[in-house]
Amino acid sequence: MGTTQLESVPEPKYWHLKTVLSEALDSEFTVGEILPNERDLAARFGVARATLRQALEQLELEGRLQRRRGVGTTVAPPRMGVAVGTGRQVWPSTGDDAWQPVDCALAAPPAAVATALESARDQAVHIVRRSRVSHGQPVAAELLYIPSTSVPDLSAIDAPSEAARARAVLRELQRLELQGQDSAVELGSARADDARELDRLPGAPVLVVTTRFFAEGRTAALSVATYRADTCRLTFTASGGVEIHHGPQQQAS
Amino acid sequence: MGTTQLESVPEPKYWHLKTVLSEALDSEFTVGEILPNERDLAARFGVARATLRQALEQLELEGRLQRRRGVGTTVAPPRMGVAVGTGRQVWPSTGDDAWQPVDCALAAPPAAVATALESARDQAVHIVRRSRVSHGQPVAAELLYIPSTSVPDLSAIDAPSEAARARAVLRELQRLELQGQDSAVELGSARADDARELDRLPGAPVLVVTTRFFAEGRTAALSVATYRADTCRLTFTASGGVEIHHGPQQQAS
DNA sequence: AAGTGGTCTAGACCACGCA
DNA sequence: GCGTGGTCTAGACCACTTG
Repeated sequence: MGTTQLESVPEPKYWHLKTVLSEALDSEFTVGEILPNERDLAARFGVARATLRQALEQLELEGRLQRRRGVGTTVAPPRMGVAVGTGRQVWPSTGDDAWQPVDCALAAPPAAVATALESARDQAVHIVRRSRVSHGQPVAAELLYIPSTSVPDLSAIDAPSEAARARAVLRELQRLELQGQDSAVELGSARADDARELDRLPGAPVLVVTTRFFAEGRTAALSVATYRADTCRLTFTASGGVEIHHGPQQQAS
Repeated sequence: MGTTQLESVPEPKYWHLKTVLSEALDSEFTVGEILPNERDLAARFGVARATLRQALEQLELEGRLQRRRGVGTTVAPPRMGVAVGTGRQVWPSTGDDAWQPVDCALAAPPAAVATALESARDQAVHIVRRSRVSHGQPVAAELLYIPSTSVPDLSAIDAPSEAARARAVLRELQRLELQGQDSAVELGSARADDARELDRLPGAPVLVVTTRFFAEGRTAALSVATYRADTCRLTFTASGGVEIHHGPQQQAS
């Protein structure tokens, strides 16, 4: 008469809670609607607030919820598709105006960047900061590292503003013939400055896209772009410009 | 003489802790080395275990640490680069043997998949499960959805095993002329079955790569691949086969 | 001022890997 | 059986937004 273990693997509470909430979001809530506060929700489900929060964190990670301190928890819209790779390779910010130059500095790059650029560690590079807005909200912050050798004709530029200097550097860069590019995507957490620009808290999950631009037989520029992981789906369109249509969610049961 | 607020924005403890630990990892630890257990670490830094864990979670998210229940916390090797997009588009598993077929079923697809395939909801599709191994450890689990119309000649196949049937379906698929493909990357959390295959706990952060394959003027196949976000950096090589060199090291040993 | 989510604590017990 | 990380609790206080 041992204790018959019908549930050999008891599901964690927060996991079950996440499932229940997820189904409730699909059926009983609409995008933008605010949920009851965490203390009420925890009481309603009979768990500690920390446990409830563990479930909410997961749902926020999956882009289902959006939480803002002092405001509340709201149902997030489906992730927006953001194009980060095109079939025809282009220099940064050639055609589309999705990226907005913020400022521009001339400084020594981090060690990792210097390695990728195959340049000396103490060789100063142009660092252009840009921010990307989509559907009215910030989705990415970028640091563009451009060795001085890639844009030699910058001695006689007028600089009415930081942004203007950034645009001048980009204009010069586009005179080179782009031979190729490649990108890498990895998970990261937002640094303090990126977080501020993305309207998130430091440490928020982000997708880091590192892109190398090749010209004249070497790496002519390096872009490190930080995308909000909760609101963005990065699209790499190889052929047409078609969009992937998503149901309520991607991962199915 | 009011309380002079020199630190107008007090940094959260776990954030500071993460920074300290991160620097310690760089200078005082080697890859594979095991850290002191959480209770000792928490005591050493004078914080509660929950706070210490918050810092460790972030470091694990960034791929700096690896934690395993019953074992301990170890210093993780640099993320491995995993190629997920090539310049020349290829059918799944054409050249490389990185993907291993696991099994194959014929069933109705989830609603989201049916939408992407532009097929009827109740139209059964082949569902091929594959797993990808790199450097000796599992990095991705995939579900490949293939409408029956894409592989018509499957009535007379012999099926000595599940994996063999999967290979037969893939072989048939490759007879079609691939016209294009596009991919999307987004953050997700591992479902229970994926987690098992990836040797992670359910809910672990993953990078979900959704790829559509076009042939004969329609979507001929849809792949949903789930990559370990902690160990993988997804590379999209547009031109040459060059690898991005990152920080101190490129790949694990 | 009130209400929200974010941080933090000091415990407890559980599931797992290993010797 | 022991030590590990994983889960969970019931509180407390803080930072932020809004009326």
